[in-house]
Amino acid sequence: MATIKDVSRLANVSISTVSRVINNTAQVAPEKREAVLSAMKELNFRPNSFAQALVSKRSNCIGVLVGDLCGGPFFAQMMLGIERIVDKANKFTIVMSGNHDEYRERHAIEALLQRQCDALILHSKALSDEELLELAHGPTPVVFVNRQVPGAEDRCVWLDNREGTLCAVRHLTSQGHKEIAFITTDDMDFTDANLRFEGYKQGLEEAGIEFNEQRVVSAFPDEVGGHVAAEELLQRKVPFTAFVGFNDAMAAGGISCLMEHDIAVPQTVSVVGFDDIPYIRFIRPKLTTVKYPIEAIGEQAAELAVRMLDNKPADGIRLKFVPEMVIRDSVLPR
Amino acid sequence: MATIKDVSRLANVSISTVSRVINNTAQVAPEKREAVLSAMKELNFRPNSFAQALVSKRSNCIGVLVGDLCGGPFFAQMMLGIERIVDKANKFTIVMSGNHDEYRERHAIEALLQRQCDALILHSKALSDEELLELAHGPTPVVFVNRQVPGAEDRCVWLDNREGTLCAVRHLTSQGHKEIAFITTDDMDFTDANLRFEGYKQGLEEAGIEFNEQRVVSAFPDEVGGHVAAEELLQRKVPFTAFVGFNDAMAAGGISCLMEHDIAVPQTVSVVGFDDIPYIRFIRPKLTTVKYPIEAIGEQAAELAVRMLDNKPADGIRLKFVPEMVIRDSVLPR
DNA sequence: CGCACCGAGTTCATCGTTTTCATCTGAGGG
DNA sequence: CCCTCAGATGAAAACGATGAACTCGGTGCG
Repeated sequence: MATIKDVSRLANVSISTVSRVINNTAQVAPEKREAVLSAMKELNFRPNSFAQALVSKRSNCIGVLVGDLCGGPFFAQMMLGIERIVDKANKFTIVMSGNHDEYRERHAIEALLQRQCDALILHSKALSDEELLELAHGPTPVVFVNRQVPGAEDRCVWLDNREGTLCAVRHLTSQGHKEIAFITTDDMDFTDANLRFEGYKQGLEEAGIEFNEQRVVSAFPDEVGGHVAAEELLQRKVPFTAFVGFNDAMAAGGISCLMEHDIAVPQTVSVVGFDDIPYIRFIRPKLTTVKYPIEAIGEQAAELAVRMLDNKPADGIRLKFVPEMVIRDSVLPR
Repeated sequence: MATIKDVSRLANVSISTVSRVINNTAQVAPEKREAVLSAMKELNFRPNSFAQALVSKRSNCIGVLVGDLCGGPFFAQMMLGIERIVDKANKFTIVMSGNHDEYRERHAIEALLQRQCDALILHSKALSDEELLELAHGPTPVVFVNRQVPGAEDRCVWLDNREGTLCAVRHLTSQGHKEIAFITTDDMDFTDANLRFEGYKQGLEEAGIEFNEQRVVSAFPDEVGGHVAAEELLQRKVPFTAFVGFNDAMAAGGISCLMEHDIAVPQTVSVVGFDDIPYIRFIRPKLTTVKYPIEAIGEQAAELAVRMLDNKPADGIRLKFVPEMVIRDSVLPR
């Protein structure tokens, strides 16, 4: 691969002159600029980004930590939002998955840092607030997604999860439902899980419905888990006319289970999901759910990260998002 | 961030010695090694990967070009396979999306190359065989996924797409279906599309069924497109007892459309998808489909890439994959 | 006339590593 | 007792770029 030296030799100028035309950092006589340009083209020259990064202390990379890229479309959608912004800022994204595991999340962040990312966007689930706060105090700008880290509130872009399940329950109670179950994740260390659970309880309370822990079942937060949880719920023989899913995947799995038991959805049991992932529009019945504007959240997080590393003010960046109901066909009035 | 110099000073040795203990590249007296190790820990030292890459001409990165990370779980699954292998080789992955666009694919590859990736794994759809072949002749090892580039067959990891739709049609004909439609993508430049179409026609031919182009409809290859295409198929009033979807998403969209028209699936119309993406187990009816072992393909591609950049022989690497039917509930005998 | 200034170049130090080569030490053989 | 040799260590030259400092004519102004 050709270097800047080769170009300078071919164009009969010094390497600094070449550097100048590359970076447009100072004026260069038109004929020399032409010479450099054509030499660059002839040698198919592209600046070595490592050399650039080494001396300029800028890698032009933004590191992103996600849970997983495959557990569903959730993180993929977030990446879409992030990449749109990062791309616009002429930078690159490096993604690493933490797989919801403390050790691996830490490792991934280390790797991102070692690669001298200019900024980090972290969707950490397993690391403690303290550890994250310490990171935030480090030299590299950090943005947290989907989590409020105490002491770094101005760097957190998040959705009000409590409000989400609260909406879901309100929607159901407004339709006359009183026996509302909750199919949730078995990983209750996860802040989201707690908040969604609280929203659920608050919704019941608002409607004057007594909370019954028999109506709460938990399992792995995917389709299979939803299926398993619904099975358990049925076995408990506690009546319910509706359930709220921790996420759409669990809701879909739960519906799948009910149907196998010949329980009609939504005629017998109404269902509300959470997230509004793309495919749930295509399951039967079309799922009523709470929209998690993850793409927009990714965009704002990326925007914030870009601003931070440019030391620009973070004006107009939305930190808190509020969920919205998406009404489809899986809820019927009681 | 601490540098190797800081470490050497603290440990009272030369930087070469530090480098030696980092890389285990030569023997170092035990007490010095200890001193270095503890100094490294104390300073929280991590080698600057740019400096390393600059001098050693190795970035330890493998660049991946995908279509999109969000159009469905397809590429995410591929990444899962790739990352597993790359991680095992103690390297990193850099992903870029080409968004199925010629210009953007080229740009993404350029970016990957400029970042001095040690090897490239490309899922290119828009670039020409010639262009890819030229890349393959360049200094950076390249592996192509899901495409056979003439002249670089030993670097292509791919699925026999023709065989896939062939299987699908065979499955339907074996169940007595004769009027079989095909809901396909509108982007017929795409090699996969052509091969799947050929498989469909071949399947009909084998069963002695005359091909009727009225039974082929095309649209954007996602759920919405499937819906649109099915709508058109119905409008054409050409009878069909089954259809094969270009992919699962289109099949799901198509089913969704049929149901809205009160056409029962699979009682009235049987459906076979393609890909076996995770969620289609949860749509009603559970979709019978052709499995696209994309995760395994990703693994093999990554393995090949790693071998190539180590100049190791590519023994035992599977290049061609054969699709398999996954029988679920969306096909009924005629 | 002399001086400051200006634009357009060049030279050179620098970034944080790896790696080659030279140096030094001490042990063992003749 | 000296020479050789191996093993441990350090000094210094890359790697490819950037950017500060400097050079060199040529202007404009007091």
